[in-house]
Amino acid sequence: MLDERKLAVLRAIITDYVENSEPVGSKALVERYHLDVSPATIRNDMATLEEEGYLTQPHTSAGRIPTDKGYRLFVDRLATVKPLSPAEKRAISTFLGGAADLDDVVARTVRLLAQITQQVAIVQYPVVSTAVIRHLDVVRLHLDRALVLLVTSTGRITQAYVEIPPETRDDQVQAVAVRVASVVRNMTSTQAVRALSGLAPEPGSDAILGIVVQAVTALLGADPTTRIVVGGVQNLARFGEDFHTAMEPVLEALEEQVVLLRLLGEVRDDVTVRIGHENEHVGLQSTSVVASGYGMPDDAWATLGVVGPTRMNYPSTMASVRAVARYVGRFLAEG
Amino acid sequence: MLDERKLAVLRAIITDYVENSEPVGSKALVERYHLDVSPATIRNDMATLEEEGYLTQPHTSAGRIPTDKGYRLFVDRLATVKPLSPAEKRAISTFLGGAADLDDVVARTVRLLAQITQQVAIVQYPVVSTAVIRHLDVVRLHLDRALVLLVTSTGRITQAYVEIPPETRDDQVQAVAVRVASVVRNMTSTQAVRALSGLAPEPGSDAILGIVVQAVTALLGADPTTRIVVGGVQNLARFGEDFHTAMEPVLEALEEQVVLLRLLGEVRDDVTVRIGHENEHVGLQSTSVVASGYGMPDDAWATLGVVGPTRMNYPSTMASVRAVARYVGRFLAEG
DNA sequence: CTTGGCACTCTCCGCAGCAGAGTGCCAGCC
DNA sequence: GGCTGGCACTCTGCTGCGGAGAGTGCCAAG
Repeated sequence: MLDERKLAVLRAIITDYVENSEPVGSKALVERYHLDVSPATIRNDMATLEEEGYLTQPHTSAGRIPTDKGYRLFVDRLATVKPLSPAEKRAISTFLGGAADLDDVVARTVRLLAQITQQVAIVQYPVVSTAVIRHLDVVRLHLDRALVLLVTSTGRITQAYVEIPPETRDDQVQAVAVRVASVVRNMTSTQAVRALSGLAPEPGSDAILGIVVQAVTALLGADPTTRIVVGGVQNLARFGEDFHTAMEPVLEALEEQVVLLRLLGEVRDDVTVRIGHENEHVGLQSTSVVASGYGMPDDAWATLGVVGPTRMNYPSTMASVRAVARYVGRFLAEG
Repeated sequence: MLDERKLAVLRAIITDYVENSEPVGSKALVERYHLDVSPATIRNDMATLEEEGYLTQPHTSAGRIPTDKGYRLFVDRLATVKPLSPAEKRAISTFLGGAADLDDVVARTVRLLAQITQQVAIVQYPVVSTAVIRHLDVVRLHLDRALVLLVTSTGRITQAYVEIPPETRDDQVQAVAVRVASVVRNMTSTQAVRALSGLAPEPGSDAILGIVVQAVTALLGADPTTRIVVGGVQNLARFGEDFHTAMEPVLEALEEQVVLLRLLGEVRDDVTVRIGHENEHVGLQSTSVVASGYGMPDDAWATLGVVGPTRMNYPSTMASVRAVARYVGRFLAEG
């Protein structure tokens, strides 16, 4: 069905359409991409490609534009990876170079990704499954209110506020903190949850112990992947007139952490592309998502990516996303 | 110059324009706002108002639209405050009701504000100047890396990562933590900074003590107002066709914390309105900002507000911003 | 299977004409 | 002096039209 030339035609059409955002016709195609056949031949090929669902026409006797299916084929089989220029590589290193802590790394990564892809960047905080608990403390804020603090070996801090009986003495609170801390120290979260479940309540500090244990368990169990940072939203405004109508649902989707989480959820380690209607969320069905895992599996692991129009430069976007993912991963491994 | 009727005309024009986003002419005006004079009279008034700079015409022989100066006069002298409906008040209470901690309060406030004003909401984290330090800890993460943790009585956590000499013993780290903690506990940040400056380095733990003191001082000195949360960006897409062109710079401005900080910086306790070109930032000169302080002066204090088109419903927006500011303030005072 | 030719279709653009909305101005009126 | 009705004028927006241009589909021939 699809011989070499037809694929070449599809590739050329996509390349051209991405560049000029205009339907592309047979004549322009042979001129610009020295295909050594006549426009008529190309027309036949285009007709076939349209029959198969890879192309479509905005109206009769206009040029063709790719469908989501067309982009899919392009990404799967036709795209040649465009390596990053040395300048881009340098930019990435420089950008990440001075990062101070995890927050800073993530913040810089978002900016970087948005800037080099000129699209909307989303970066998930790394989940560190092998991280161990380094510190646990209970800070009394008021008579009846305390803060439970948990610090992992990666420097990630989680906290929970708990209510305590006002009559509790400070040293009781302290004792419980020390007790629980000694149990969970240097454990991974799974180990810690198990250890805590076996912690027998002591007479005297019953209530607080229970409260703290419960809070810590909740903290450990809470999905630590809930934080996702978005950046470069202004790039949405550049996506061309036609895109403006589809803009509101996209902005809406980008504000919903839940949507973003699901979006990044199924991404494996390599670069994943989801094109138009392949996205579950209806608001994002006029966009494509290019994402990649980063970090080290079973260690600091998370996902990052960009959201852009389906008419995007896939090779270059994919290259950028992959590169950033790798650099950030390496950076995390070192720090 | 501007007698009663002229002001009434201005008010009517603004009301109408806000509602219909179309230039409004003399005839429509007398019909819709039972002004008991003829269109010709209104025309004369409009001419005067235009001369004075309160109105302008998109082109000859179209209706008039208000200028920034017109809106300014409207806001200062003509707007009657629209009280919130009971339903809205209920919505506010309910929305804030279940908030767990400070992060949650801020997150909910942003959503709430964006939803009831249908505009872009920005909320600054409250600065608690009378908060005292409840807890300080140094957690060793790796051989050469530690985390300095600071918790205030409001439950706010700040942290800094520091490098420490690898040969440092754990008990040295601990000793320094205890030492510094005992110095700063229950002090406000200003007091603490002063106390720390007088802390004499001890032989033996010299290096770490210095490092920790420096980190803590930096934490205390760091402007804690640097966090601003933005929400409801999708509402930008609803602002009408004409706004689309001005959208990119607005989105850009909204991502710059620095810009937002400056924007909210000069806001006092009451509702402040900045219209169009009154905004310093060029990207925001096609928008108006309605902001208000919230919380209690000299206690938990910050600013919140919304960004929308200059053609916005000022009375209702101002009422909403004021109401949300008050409710959140009250909520913070209780919790 | 490819190609040149040809008829056909559809969009886009400029133009003209017309209706409608709105204005500015003027002369008259209270 | 301020208000009003009347009137001429201007500008936009819509509609219809015709032509140019781009592009297609199909067909018959190589």
